[in-house]
Amino acid sequence: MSQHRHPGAPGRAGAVPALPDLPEATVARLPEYLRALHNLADAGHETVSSEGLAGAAGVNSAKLRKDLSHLGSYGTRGVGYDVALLIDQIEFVLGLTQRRAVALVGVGNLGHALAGYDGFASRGFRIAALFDADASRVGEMINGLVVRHIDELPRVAAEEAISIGVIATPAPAAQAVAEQLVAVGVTSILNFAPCVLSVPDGVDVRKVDLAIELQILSFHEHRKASLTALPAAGGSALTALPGGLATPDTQEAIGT
Amino acid sequence: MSQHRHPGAPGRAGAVPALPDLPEATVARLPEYLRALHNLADAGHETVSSEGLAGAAGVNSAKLRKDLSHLGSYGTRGVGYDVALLIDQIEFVLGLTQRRAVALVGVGNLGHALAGYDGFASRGFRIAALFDADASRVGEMINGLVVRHIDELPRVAAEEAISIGVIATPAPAAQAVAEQLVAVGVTSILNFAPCVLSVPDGVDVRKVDLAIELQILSFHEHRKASLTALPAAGGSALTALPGGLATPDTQEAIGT
DNA sequence: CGCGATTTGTGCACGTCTTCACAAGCGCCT
DNA sequence: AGGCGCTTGTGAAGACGTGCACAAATCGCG
Repeated sequence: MSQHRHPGAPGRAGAVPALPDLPEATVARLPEYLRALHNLADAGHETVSSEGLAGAAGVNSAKLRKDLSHLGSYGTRGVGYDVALLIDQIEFVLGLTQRRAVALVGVGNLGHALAGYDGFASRGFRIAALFDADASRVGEMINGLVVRHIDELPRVAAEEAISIGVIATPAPAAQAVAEQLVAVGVTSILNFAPCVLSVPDGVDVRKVDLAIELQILSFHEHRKASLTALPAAGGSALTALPGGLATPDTQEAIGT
Repeated sequence: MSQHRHPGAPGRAGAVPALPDLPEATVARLPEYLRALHNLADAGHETVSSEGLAGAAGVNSAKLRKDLSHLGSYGTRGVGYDVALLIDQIEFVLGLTQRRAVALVGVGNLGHALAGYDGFASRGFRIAALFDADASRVGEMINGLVVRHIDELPRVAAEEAISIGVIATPAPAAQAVAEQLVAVGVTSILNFAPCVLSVPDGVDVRKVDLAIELQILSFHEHRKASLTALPAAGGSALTALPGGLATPDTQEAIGT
């Protein structure tokens, strides 16, 4: 099914062409493909096979082909995918054709680092404003931006079209900040505070918790240790664990 | 199935009792339960129902019960779970009964923030050493730790039992660092560099890419915008999107 | 001592994601 | 023009994860 997507194929038409609703798992992998494609483009490649791109993105080729097929992408059989075209398609689907404005709330340890992280700028985002509730931090300049008090959020949001809010406050403050963001119309939030946010329907929240990532790794360490401690069968070489047990595919199991 | 786990129920015996191999999705949620449980304990609760804990952790209660049943946990029907006992069990399964030593490589913008993040210490980890390849950064003190040159990794690893390596270098350096970590026996790596690491079997890698998180949110923004732009049916209130479309369960869909 | 209210643990059905395997399509070489 | 090798796109099967709904178990109260 689904032969013809994106009516006039190459130059995407001005109006929004009703996004095919992609499986969430696919959406989570598209950014990785995009990054790999940029690398390939920089290295001078004009086309790439599903095998090649899959290798660069750390997935298997069947998965990659199915993912790309979902967005109606046109590869050429016998040849592969056109790198530049595919970059355009993925950037379009991800909504990266416009440079989205990000508001960052909480300029502590982590917030500072995020404000200075140039990976955002290079991958389609612009940090439009910094906020904090701590009066002693207000006025500070970070990376060319001045830290504003959180109460100024409504005024600033009226000027800049804030697309995404990033919360990097301590946990106790996060829920209130989320509500303030929602109140000014933000419908996508990236939460670094270790707590659950409750938001109205229609608002997307993604959470990144650094300690949780370590704890998941800790589990696997613990399991590996217990396996070698009670050796079920022969082998002692710790690189040659039973097989199915060792790292099924942790690498991309994260995004999902 | 699975009545009796952990032979002598409460005080876990000295030896390792052969971890039940949990579904990966469950493992990813346990840390969240743990955090919620600590909050409950601090608030003075001695027991909690699956409904209550599920609410605090942002999942539904059936999922929570199934997750806990996997680790053979004993709740009491009609009452709920003993908070303190459950904390012990989860911490044991996650391997948090020992305070794991973490080596952090790359003391740039992000690395600095990570080194100063006290969430690690409070949740079972100890940053044991900081490394960087840049000679101008070596010797700097961060949070009571001195930054060492990456070449000292083998010597330091011999002293401290490094359990987990964290890579916060620029992408081009990450693969080499990963290999150095593996060479000194590290089998769990948390990678913040935007690139795919290739490591031997038996080594677990988890990746956190901040730009990818934003790009996933961007997709949802883009989709929401395209939906309201071509209004299929009646409603205009942007909080009342069709329902199935709005945020199925992004909140916990992350860990997986 | 028995009963009802409550809450866990789980069998089952459903949906989603992954993987295999192969037909269809494309370019190139003869 | 024809055939051959390569690569995509996809049907189908299997693995995995989720959520419902209910039986089994426990507590407290009369």
